[in-house]
Amino acid sequence: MTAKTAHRSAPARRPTVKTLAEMTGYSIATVSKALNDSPVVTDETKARIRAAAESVGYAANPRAASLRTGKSFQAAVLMPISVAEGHEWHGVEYAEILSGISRALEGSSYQLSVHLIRDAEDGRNVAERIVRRGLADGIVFSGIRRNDPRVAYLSSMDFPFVAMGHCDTASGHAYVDIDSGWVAGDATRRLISGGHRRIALINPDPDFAYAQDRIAGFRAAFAQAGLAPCDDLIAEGDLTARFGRESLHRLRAVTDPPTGFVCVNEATTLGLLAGLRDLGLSAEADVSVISYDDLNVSEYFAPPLTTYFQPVEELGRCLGEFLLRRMAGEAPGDLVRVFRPRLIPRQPDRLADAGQTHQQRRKA
Amino acid sequence: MTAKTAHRSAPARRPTVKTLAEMTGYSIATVSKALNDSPVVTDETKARIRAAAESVGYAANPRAASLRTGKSFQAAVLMPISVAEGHEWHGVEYAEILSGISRALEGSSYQLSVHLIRDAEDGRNVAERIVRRGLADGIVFSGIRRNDPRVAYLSSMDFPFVAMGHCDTASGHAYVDIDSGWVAGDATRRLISGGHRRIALINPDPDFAYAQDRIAGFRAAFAQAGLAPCDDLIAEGDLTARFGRESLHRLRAVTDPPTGFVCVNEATTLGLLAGLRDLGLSAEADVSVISYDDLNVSEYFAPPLTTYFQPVEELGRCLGEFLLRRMAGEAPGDLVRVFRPRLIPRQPDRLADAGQTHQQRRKA
DNA sequence: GCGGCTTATAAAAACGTTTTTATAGTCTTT
DNA sequence: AAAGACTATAAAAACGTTTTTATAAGCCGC
Repeated sequence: MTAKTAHRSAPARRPTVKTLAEMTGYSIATVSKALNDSPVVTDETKARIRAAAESVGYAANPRAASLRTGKSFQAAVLMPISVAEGHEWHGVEYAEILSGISRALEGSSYQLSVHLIRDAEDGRNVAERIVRRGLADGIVFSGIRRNDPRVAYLSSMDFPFVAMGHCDTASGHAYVDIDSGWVAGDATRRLISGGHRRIALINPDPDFAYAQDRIAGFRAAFAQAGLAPCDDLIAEGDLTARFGRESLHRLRAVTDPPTGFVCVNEATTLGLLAGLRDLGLSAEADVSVISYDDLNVSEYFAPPLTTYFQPVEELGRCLGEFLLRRMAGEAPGDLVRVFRPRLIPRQPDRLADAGQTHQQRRKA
Repeated sequence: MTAKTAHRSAPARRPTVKTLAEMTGYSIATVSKALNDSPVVTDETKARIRAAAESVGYAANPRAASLRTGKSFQAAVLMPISVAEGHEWHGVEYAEILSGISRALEGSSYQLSVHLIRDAEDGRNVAERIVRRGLADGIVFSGIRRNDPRVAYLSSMDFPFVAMGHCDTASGHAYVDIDSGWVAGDATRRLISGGHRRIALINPDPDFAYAQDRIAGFRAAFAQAGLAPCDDLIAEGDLTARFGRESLHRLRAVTDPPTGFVCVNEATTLGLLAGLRDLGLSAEADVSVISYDDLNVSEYFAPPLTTYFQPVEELGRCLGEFLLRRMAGEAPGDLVRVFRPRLIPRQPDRLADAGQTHQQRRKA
């Protein structure tokens, strides 16, 4: 007996259900049920077993549970690798999204794991692998395309997911979104009411679902004012500063160039401002720029710009919450939330006067 | 028999070693060994079993393997949650780091999982939980403190980890770093040789190990030029634009204010430029600013700034590679790499002339 | 031609859970 | 007072691997 037990300190192995069974005198079956709050075990027994678990710092081995139940206890996030290409700033703070999701998952038994994807199509393959191999119990992804293959696949498999952005081709999936149509529309309205008539929309790739929302909002603002929309002034590209600068150069070169600009994010805005400086133009005196901001950075631009601000970490948290609820079995149709960003008015702060000037200049 | 088998399509369960054993006629033990390239099994047998595995798209269940071996097949990244606080831009593109690590892990059997931490101390607790519960086989983290509790703990446990940044209190751990001392020193030298004598160092919290490196480089540049360092012009704080702006205001209010600035990252730089505009100063005519850049964004500042550029995704990839090698048993002392960022000269492009002006102004 | 050695594979145990099935004991019901 | 229902717990099986131990066959030396 004494020869069998180690004579030094024990290897301090992690406690298991067996440990708790021996401690309390119950069987491992009862221990497991008690810890999982099964109704078949007495409250008193539960209390005793839980006390033992507490005292010894027991934590269930998720992999063993996973093996038995088939659940993975992993929540997967598909992170676009494009964020890292060309080392060009894109102004998408993915870390904030991850942070938000992670916070929502805190306290649950789910671990956050990150899978890189190159684009939506690659994302579909990764999603398929996740589903096939049981790598996760639910998936979150962003950059929703108009006809998103990930949404289509996961919907068809009835696999829990939450998208950051709506996708109209699938019926009733869970998503969290920003009211991009309203943002673009409201910004355009502000510029129109400030006297601008030639307004450019700096937009993402038109294949993104929210790109269409922005165009719709942009057009609606003109229609509301009884004007024809400036469809020729819609620039489409990636979300980098380089694209913002190039767009400005191209747009200002057309006949009857725009005097107002509605930007899609702060990286493009920064590039656009640099482009204005290239041409010796000022975003105060010569043109008006309205941005969309999720990094709170437009305040530091020259000049500080009017922006629609949406802390993206809040979106992330909502994504995480929805994913938990979706994995718990809630219907996807109930898990929809659209955030409306907050307007932070800065430049153009005397938009009406500035607009007046533009209009007069155009007439002259 | 027919009554026993389902009459519709089978549930299409994932293939297991058992499936392969039945297919090939070997035992599951042999199958397992063949797949793991054990030397005890014939090459011919291996080939047969692998062909079967290939044909049926077999992929081992990592959780079952994990249960048996104790390995988790997870690589953990400790991501500072501070990136998301106050919604203030900090200019740390953590997604790029994650992307780099993830790329390095591609093809290995390791999954990337993300754990949020509040600070280094909290990181220690999370690391301890990871080690205790076997949540991962290796850990990557950044923001190394002078006396980092995570480094101390993991070193003492001999648990594989790679730090982004050196830590001198522990002996011989694996790390990837940026030569911050050289960056700060070289930037300071440039400003000194441009005629600047009062130079400010915009630095992170002094408790970060690299903050000390920067101060050392800063001082060395003065010593090298036979000058006394401007220790009174070292500003210390977080890496936000707000801190950059506030620092500028504070530093310009002292008697004999700085004419040169060495910034720690692009968020502080952006704030500093905003602060200069607040005071009606120009980073072209009145003062000189040199930045450190990992987002390639200084090009779009007003004016575009000279910067030391280091794509952080490369660091991430190196972190991932080192972690794999560390988990494979390599000695930590061999896994050290220090990147030296590339100088991108922009403003001040006629530094010598500008410096002259500053010096003359100071004399007058 | 047979004990011992090597070789190729098989059998079985183990990892830590959860879940199904079994087993006593107690309580109803008539 | 005995059959049946219910209750609380125990025993056992299962998840899919890996690893240890066992087994049978072939070969060697003499």
